[in-house]
Amino acid sequence: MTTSTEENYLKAIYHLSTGNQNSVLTSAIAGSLSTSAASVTDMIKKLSEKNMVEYERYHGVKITRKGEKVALSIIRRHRLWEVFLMDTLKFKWDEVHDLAEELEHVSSDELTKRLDAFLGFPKFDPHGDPIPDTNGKVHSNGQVLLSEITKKGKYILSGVNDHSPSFLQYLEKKGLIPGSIFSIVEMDEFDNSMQIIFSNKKSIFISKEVSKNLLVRSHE
Amino acid sequence: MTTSTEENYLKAIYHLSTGNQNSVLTSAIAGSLSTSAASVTDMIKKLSEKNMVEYERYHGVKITRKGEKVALSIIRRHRLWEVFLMDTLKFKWDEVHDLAEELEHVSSDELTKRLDAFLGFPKFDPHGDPIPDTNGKVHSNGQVLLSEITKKGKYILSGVNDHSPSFLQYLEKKGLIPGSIFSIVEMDEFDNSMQIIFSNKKSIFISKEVSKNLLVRSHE
DNA sequence: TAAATAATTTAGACAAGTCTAAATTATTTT
DNA sequence: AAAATAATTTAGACTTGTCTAAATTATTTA
Repeated sequence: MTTSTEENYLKAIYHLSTGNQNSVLTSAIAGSLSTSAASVTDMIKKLSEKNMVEYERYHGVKITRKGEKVALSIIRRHRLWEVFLMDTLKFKWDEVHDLAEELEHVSSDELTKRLDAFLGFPKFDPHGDPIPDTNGKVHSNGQVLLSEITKKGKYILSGVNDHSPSFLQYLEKKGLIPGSIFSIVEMDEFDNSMQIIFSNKKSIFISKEVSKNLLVRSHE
Repeated sequence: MTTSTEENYLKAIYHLSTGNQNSVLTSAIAGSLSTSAASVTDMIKKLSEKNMVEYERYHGVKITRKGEKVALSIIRRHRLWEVFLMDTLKFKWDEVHDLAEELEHVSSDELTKRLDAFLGFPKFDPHGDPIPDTNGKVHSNGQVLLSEITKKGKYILSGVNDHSPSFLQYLEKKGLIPGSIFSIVEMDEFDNSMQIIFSNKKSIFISKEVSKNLLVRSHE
């Protein structure tokens, strides 16, 4: 059906698609997958043959509904495995991403279904990201990138966009984990950094680098 | 380190090695993996380069201690996943083999270790086959092929060598599951079939085809 | 033990996925 | 709007694992 490699390309394209309506550029995919632009062009042609993406030479790709369904089913598996690894096998939140990256390609819908039931039909993974349902619906529940926020106020950390161990360890050190509640104290126009304060009065600075990888919801 | 394909070859060679001291022939590996003899020759050369097998042209291979360790670690993972799929996710015993065949190649010793702990350090998989320990030791506990038995008496079914759904479904229909206790009533020299009887007086015939895939231990 | 048969290996090719270097097309700058 | 720069694609090659057909080596049979 689809190979692991194709699945990884579709996941990358899907992730690069969310948020902006534009086509996803070859170079963006290459960057995201740490591969060469030439390889991306080759794979894009293949995915286009299979109607997983719409490809216009020199102008990148748009994912089709068919491709999106595949991507979402892989993301669903990925996030369910992450819950399993943390809740059941007691891994730490910065250890689960790479393992889930392998487990997600085990190709059995029945396995996914039973895993989901065993875990009690979780709606979010350990990083706060929503788990797409069987039909490929994502309940994003008003998540926004912290970097896009213009209004001071109270927010809850609901997810992250960078799952690398180093980023997650950095967040944990700063006291930022999914569910953390904080208020924005100040936003600096110059470098887009911001200062936030937790309910325990502890206050920290957050750079644009960091805030563009944090998903938040308004709180109260 | 080792690719999935290499791992599958090593597993096959290991399984074909147990029981007989001889070299494993190219054609036997090809048969076991449903591939061509030419492909086997190619892979054998590669495994020989890596000191996983000792290869003598035209005379098959012997697995080395190094190759055996890899095979046993894969078999360990395979059987632990089978326990997980049956005990935790409630799959039936004829459904777990193919899934475990995929899961076994997820390459993390830490994952295997935690899965083992979560399952309560099981010593046997759902088919009755022993789970090799971390050091690659197998506690075979006196298992013998039913087809090799020459003495009438009472036996307990402790494992199977064929994990195909069709074979397992056949066994279940006949009342043969791991732990089943039976006595050999008669052994026919002509076609190597045998008649066995369960404690509930039910009696069945077993052909050589079947008995050579059943592992038993003497009971009392 | 020589001929026939069976098993194994070699040769050459193919598919998937990758790469670098060169050619082509887009975009930006002046 | 032409020149310079940046992005993308093409061309050609490499790796892993596979195949078929032909050549070679072992084994069996007469």
